[in-house]
Parts: sequence; structure tokens; C-alpha cells
Amino acid sequence: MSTQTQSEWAEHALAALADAGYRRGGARTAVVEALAEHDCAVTALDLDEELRRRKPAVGRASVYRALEQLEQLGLVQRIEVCRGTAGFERIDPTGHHHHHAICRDCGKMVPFEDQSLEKALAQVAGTMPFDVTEHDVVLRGRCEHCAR
Amino acid sequence: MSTQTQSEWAEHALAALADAGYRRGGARTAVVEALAEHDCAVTALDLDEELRRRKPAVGRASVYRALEQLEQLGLVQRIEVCRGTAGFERIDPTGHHHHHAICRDCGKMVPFEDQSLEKALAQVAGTMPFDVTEHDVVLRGRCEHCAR
DNA sequence: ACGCTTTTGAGAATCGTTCTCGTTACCCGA
DNA sequence: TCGGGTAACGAGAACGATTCTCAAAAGCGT
Ligand SMILES: [Mn+2]
Ligand SMILES: [Mn+2]
Ligand SMILES: [Zn+2]
Ligand SMILES: [Zn+2]
Repeated sequence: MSTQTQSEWAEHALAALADAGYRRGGARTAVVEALAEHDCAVTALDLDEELRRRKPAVGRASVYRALEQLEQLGLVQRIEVCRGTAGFERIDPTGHHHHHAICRDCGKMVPFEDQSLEKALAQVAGTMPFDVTEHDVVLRGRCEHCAR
Repeated sequence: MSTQTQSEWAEHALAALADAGYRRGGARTAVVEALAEHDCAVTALDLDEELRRRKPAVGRASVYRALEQLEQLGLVQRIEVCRGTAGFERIDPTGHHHHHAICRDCGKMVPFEDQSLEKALAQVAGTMPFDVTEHDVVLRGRCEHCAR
């Protein structure tokens, strides 16, 4: 079930933050919980809006700070959703993930998975003079609606 | 020879602009010529700096404008080089292209090509409810130097 | 050369993101 | 349980890349 996985990720993330020596703070926890509810990329400002209207309102700075810390710990991945804005998506500890096709006209984002693509990426990564830890793949074009 | 290909691209781009109904303007031509000289991604501000100190100085706005028009016509591809800045790279009319591995610590960018990766991408693109016209692939990690 | 339209560039405006800094909340040790 | 030392927080300022504005300066068909 999806809800199960989500709360598992939140637990996982909070535990990882604790292990990394972070104190337990309300704002950061709120960001983790909000991220857990999204199955695909959200922007920092979307999260900000969601969290601003909370009992103790979460500040913009805290949202960005938490996202950066989560990214640093490999709990969240940043992807370019559109012109100059970053999207954030939780990283499943099992390594299971998806990529996106994005419509250049309306911005619609469709996730996809492909095992042979992953295989090809892994192989290429092995030949690079780099310690490759992640990869971004984005297919760009027009969605069925915008393609007319 | 590389220089040959570069001027060919400039010709190609200028012709395409003309076909699209654009008048021949000095600033835009300068941007095309500057792009032709780069084999890998450059930022708009890098181009701006290169072109600002010209006989008739090219303005920042013109650089961005030209890049947008070139992108629209499929003559240039935009890629995310680092946190919030776009890189621009000319698109070879033959479809020949490369992708990049980027160091998260120093920003070093290494280009690579891989035929089986392209094959996997083409296959995935075919299964999407999208008219996919291009794709971005970025490998992220640490370069040999930063990996210690 | 004329007149209409596109192109151009300096500077202002935007917008996402990051920084600053005084206040608040944790956490650990006494 | 009670500080005291630090980490976390949030409001707002600062930033940097990109976009917008608008008046002046070219193109181009006639
Ligand atoms: Mn993948
Ligand atoms: Mn490719
Ligand atoms: Zn669309
Ligand atoms: Zn490096």
C-alpha cells in the first residue's frame, strides 16, 4: 500500500537525521512529513505554502534548510521541474525510483520506470572517471493533449 | 575537423533563423557565432561576458532572447549545469550529441556518449503518451579529484 | 530614401533561493 | 528538575539568474 510506504519513508528519514546528529526540530519534522505524502516531485515553494498555514507556521528558510539537509543525507533527490525551479522527491531506501517525461507546453509531468534504461545507465556510470551516485533522466516533448 | 563543424552549425542556425522569418540582427548573429565556438555547454552569463566587450556591445537581454529563440527552433539545447543556472549547447542537425557527468563538489563537467543508453532512451520514449523530442541525462557524483 | 516593424540594450523588475541574526527550543549534564 | 550551551527557527533582507520595459536604432519591402 502506498500510505504504508510513505510513513515508512518518514520514519526512515527521521531516524537518519537523528543518526546524523540533528536534534529533533518541529519545522524539519513537518517538512519530512509533507514530503512523505508526495509520490512525485514537489517544489520548495509548494511545500512552503502547505506548511505556512500550520499551528506553529513553518518558515520558508526552514523548508529550504530541511530540503538541503535531506538531500545531503541522500534522503531526497532534487530534479529540475521547469525553468529555474527545483523539484524535490523522496528517495526510497531500496533504490527503487522513477524518472519523468515533462511537457514543454503545459508542464505536465508523467513518471515512468524502465529497467533496461537503468541497466544502460549503470553500465555507463561504471566507465566514467567519476564516483557516480545518482542520475537524472528527463524526456521532453509534448503531452498527448498539447501535441494537438 | 572541429572548426569545420562549428562554422557549419552557425550557417545552419542562421539559415534556420532566416527561414523562421527573423530579420538579420547583429546581436543575435553574435550569439550564434559565440555558441558555435563552444563544444560543450556555456551559461548565458558566460556568453554575455564574452559579447559585452564587442565593437557594438551585445546586451544581456539580447543574449537571453537569442538563446530562447534558438531553443524554440531546436537549434540549441538547455541543460541544468548547476543549482539554478542553465547551460546552452548547440544541437547538431545530424542528431549526434553527448550527455554529461557533473561533480557535485567542484562542478566539473565531463561529456560522454553511449549508444546503448541512447537505444534504451529511444525505446522508452516510444512507450510514453508523449511526443518526446529530446532528453536530458545527467550523471551526478564526484569527480576523481573530489572523490579524494 | 521612406515608413513600418523588428531588434536591441540599459536598467528595472521578478522570482526562486540563500543569508542574517535575534529569538526559541532541544538536550545533556549537574 | 534546572540550567547552560547550541542547534533550530522564522522574518525579512540580500542574492543571482532570468525576464521585462521601453525608447532608440537597425532591417527590409517598396
Ligand atoms: Mn534511474
Ligand atoms: Mn542522448
Ligand atoms: Zn502538455
Ligand atoms: Zn570535482
